Amino acid sequence: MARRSQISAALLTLMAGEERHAWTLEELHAGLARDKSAADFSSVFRAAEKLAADGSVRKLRLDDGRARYERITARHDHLHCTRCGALIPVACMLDDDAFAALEGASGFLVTERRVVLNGLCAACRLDGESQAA
Amino acid sequence: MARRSQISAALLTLMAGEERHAWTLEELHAGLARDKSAADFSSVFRAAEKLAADGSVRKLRLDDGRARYERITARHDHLHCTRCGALIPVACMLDDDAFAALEGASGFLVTERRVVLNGLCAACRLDGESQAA
DNA sequence: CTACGTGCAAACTATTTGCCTACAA
DNA sequence: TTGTAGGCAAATAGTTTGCACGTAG
Repeated sequence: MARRSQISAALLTLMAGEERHAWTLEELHAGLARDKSAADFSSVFRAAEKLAADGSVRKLRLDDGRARYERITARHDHLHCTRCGALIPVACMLDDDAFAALEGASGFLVTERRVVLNGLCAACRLDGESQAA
Repeated sequence: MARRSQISAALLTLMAGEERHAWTLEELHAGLARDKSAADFSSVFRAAEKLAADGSVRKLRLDDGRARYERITARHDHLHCTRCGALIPVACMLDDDAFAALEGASGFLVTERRVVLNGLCAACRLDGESQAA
C-alpha cells in the first residue's frame, strides 16, 4: 500500500503506548503534539477515520457527543463516567443466548455491539458524596 | 407547576400517538408542524430537554450523531439499522448476573444502560443483497 | 507524471444559547 | 411585576470537506 501515512503510524504508536483506553480527536491531536509529531487537526481526523475504516481501530460515540477511537482488543463493553469522562473497559456483559435468539428470530444482522453503562466511577462516586455539588 | 408548556404537552401527545419508537429533534419539530402545533426548532429543543431532565422521556445518542428522544417504557435495548436508520426496541439482553457482579466489584454506580446493536434490519438486509450498492 | 499525505481555511450538522416580548399568576 | 414560554437569530462544538502543494513511486 505504498507510502504509509506518518500520522497513521504515529497514532497507532500513541494509542499503543499509553494506558488510556479510548481517545477523542482532540486527545489524539494533543498526544501527537506532545510527542513532537504535531499534525493538523484535520489530518489527525483523516488518519483516524482511515484507521477506523480498515479496522485498525474502532470508532464509537458516547452520550457526550464526541467520537472516540480505541485500539482493537478482545471484545469488551464500557463503563462511562459522566462526571470525569473516564471510559473504562470491562468484560462483555451481553447475554449471548438472548443475543443469538434475537438475531435468528428478527432477521436483523448485527455488525456492531454498543454496550455502554453510564454512571459514576468509584472515585467520582465518593467525591460526589463528600462535596455534594 | 404553573403554566404547562404547550409544546411539552404537544410533544408528549405526539410521541404517545405514533408507532415511531424514537424521535430526532427534526422529527419532533416536523411532527408538531404536521399537527398544526408548529413551534420553533429551539423551543422544541428546550421542551424536549426539559422532558428528558425530569424523566418524562429518555434521550439517547446513536452512532449517526443525532440525539433521539423516546417515551419511557419498560426497560429495553435497541437495534439500529445503519442503512435505513430504523431504531427497533427489543427485550433487554444484558446478563444481569454479570452486570450485578461488575457493579459490586468495581464500585461503579450505573445510572443508565445503553445497549445498541448496529447492523441491518431484515428489510435492508434483503435489499442490500439484491441490489448490491 | 500521478497519487496520496498533509496543512490551512472554510463549510457543515446538530445542537445550544442570548435576547426580547408576551402572558399568566 | 415577575417568572417562564416561546420566537428569532446568532453562536458553538465537533467534525468534515475543498483546495493547493510537495514528494514518493
